[in-house]
Amino acid sequence: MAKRAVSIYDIAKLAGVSTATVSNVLNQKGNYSEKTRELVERIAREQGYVANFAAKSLRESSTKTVAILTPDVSNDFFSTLVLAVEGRLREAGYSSYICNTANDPERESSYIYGLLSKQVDGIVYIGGTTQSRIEANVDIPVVHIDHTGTTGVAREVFVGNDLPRLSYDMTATLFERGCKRVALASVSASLYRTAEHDQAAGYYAYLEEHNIVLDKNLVLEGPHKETSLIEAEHLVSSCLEDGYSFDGVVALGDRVALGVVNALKAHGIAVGKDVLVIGMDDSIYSRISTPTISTVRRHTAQMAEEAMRALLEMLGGAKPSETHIVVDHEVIERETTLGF
Amino acid sequence: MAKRAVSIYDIAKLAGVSTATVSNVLNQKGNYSEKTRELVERIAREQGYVANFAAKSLRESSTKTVAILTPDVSNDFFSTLVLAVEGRLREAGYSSYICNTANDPERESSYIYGLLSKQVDGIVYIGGTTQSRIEANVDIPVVHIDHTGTTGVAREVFVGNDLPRLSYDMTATLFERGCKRVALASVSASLYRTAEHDQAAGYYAYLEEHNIVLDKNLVLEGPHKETSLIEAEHLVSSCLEDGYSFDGVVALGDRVALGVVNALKAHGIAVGKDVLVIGMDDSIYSRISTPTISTVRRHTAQMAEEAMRALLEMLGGAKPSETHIVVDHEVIERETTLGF
DNA sequence: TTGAAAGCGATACCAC
DNA sequence: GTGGTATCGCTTTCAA
Repeated sequence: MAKRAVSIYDIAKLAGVSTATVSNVLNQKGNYSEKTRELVERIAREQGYVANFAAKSLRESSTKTVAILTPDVSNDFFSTLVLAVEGRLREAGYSSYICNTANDPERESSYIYGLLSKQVDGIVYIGGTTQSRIEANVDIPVVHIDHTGTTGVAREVFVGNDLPRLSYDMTATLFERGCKRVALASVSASLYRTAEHDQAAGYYAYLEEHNIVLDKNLVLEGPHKETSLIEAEHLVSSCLEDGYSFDGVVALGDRVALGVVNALKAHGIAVGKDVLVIGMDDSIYSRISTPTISTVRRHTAQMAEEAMRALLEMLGGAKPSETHIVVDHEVIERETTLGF
Repeated sequence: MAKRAVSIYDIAKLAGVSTATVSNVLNQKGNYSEKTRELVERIAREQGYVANFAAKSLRESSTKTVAILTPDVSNDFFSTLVLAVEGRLREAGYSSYICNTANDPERESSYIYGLLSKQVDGIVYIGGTTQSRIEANVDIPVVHIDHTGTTGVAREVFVGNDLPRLSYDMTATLFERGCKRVALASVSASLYRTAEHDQAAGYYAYLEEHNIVLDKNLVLEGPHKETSLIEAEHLVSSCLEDGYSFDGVVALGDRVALGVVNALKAHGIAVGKDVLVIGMDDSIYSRISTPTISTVRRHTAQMAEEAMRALLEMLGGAKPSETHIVVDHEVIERETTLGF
């Protein structure tokens, strides 16, 4: 800032009182007369006084600021969580730094370093995965929402769905609707490498449990070069063109599902009739598609709620009451699983 | 933070040097021997030392932080800009606070107050509109990207498209493709009240210029209760059900356009053949729709680029060389304007 | 090449 | 009710 902002000293001088009194008035700490209050408040307003947060933080060694690290705010699922978390924090009097890591470890650790330096009071990871540990000698609470990887701090809480169970339920939905050969499309999961392994686990578990032989040609994994939507389209197209047949697709993400649906339509396949498709996240993509895509609702509002409860608990100095919080999921059937 | 972090004093003591020297070494300011450098760096690393940003900012009265205010990061168009701006700032050594205002003036001014208090070095508005002025006695540079409203600070720069020209071009595209009766759907513009007036202006201008009588029944404006997509669907449906006919729709936003397309399809109308539709923003919505939606590309990357050039200029203490930067737009024709 | 010390702005303790 | 002042952690000037 070029022009030097007015400080508490300026206000004190103009009001003819001490800085202690100004501070007391402005923070409503009591110990001042009504007359003093009015005077100080008026002058502060007139001068456009804004407390210097750096000084305050330095003095109180607390910034009332939390960092939110997420791979990509432009992803609907993540941004919904980010918004919910940010809103909840604001209610509790905290500001948020929102940081886009793009799942790039280097970028992430540069953020972490900067954030610690900025004395954030807490860290929230949303989505993606992380290897980086917090080495610095600080005791900062960390909450993970739909995020894998530990930071190694003393107090951390994990909030998310039971991912193996979730993909198990997706797979079960298709088989119960009569599918015989179900493919797995796991592109988007990989793009952000969100618990890739966990997300696919339920698919394998279901097959094994029901003695269905795994056909590896039906496991569609991308090179993660394109966005998940485009990549899913390519993968499904080449799978079809290679002559492999399937009558159901478990898509790990709605964007992936949308790509799958588009590719199937392009090949003249009636989605929801010839081939059933189920996505996950219950994002806007599943709702705007034609046909509408069956999906799994992951209760992001509840995730955010639980996560912030835990975080605020820890910010208050407490130890978390639970360290692993599992949030329910719910299969939402729409047009792509109407059945044969 | 519960545990007190290690300070520069701790490092100085352990290294047997003064804080001045530690500071010089860690900031590579010169004036130290190679041996001292190694010693100090080793100890700092061992102790997990992280400089206290609050102290640093207080001392330097600069936070190397910029605030980005946007109505809603979950909007594709805005989030693309946010990401671009944030990336560019990071390259220049700045961190960003991302703030979601939801276009709520109260929320916005509470943010502004907090941000000034946090001594942000600059402010970037992305999208939406604002009445709130920055009253505090500070001289902080402000950049507006696709945002209307001035803050009243001394140094501010506006970056965006020529919106009247843009909607003029949208309207022209439809008429030139043979449309006779073109409707205007302006829901989303209003949801975020983005330069609503400017955005619609070109539509009116085109009609007037070509002596086409305005039919107010074809101006679809929503009550802004629902998301733009849903609302657009409702509006188009009731317009059709009321018996008004049109053969083209200028939709101020791709989400709006998608709602329009969905409603038309639901009424058995062949989009791109019976009725032409054009959206704007060139967002993912226009690309994933069937049929794909013609739209206007607004060159967000260039907006971000120009805006950051201007901001960094001002952060460097200079006066902006230009205060109103207009970025080109480009009509992208897809399936919804194939023609009759 | 190094160090002592002032000062950034706000808070809070303690004396009055 | 009010005010003087030490303090938070860091940078920077000036002297050694």
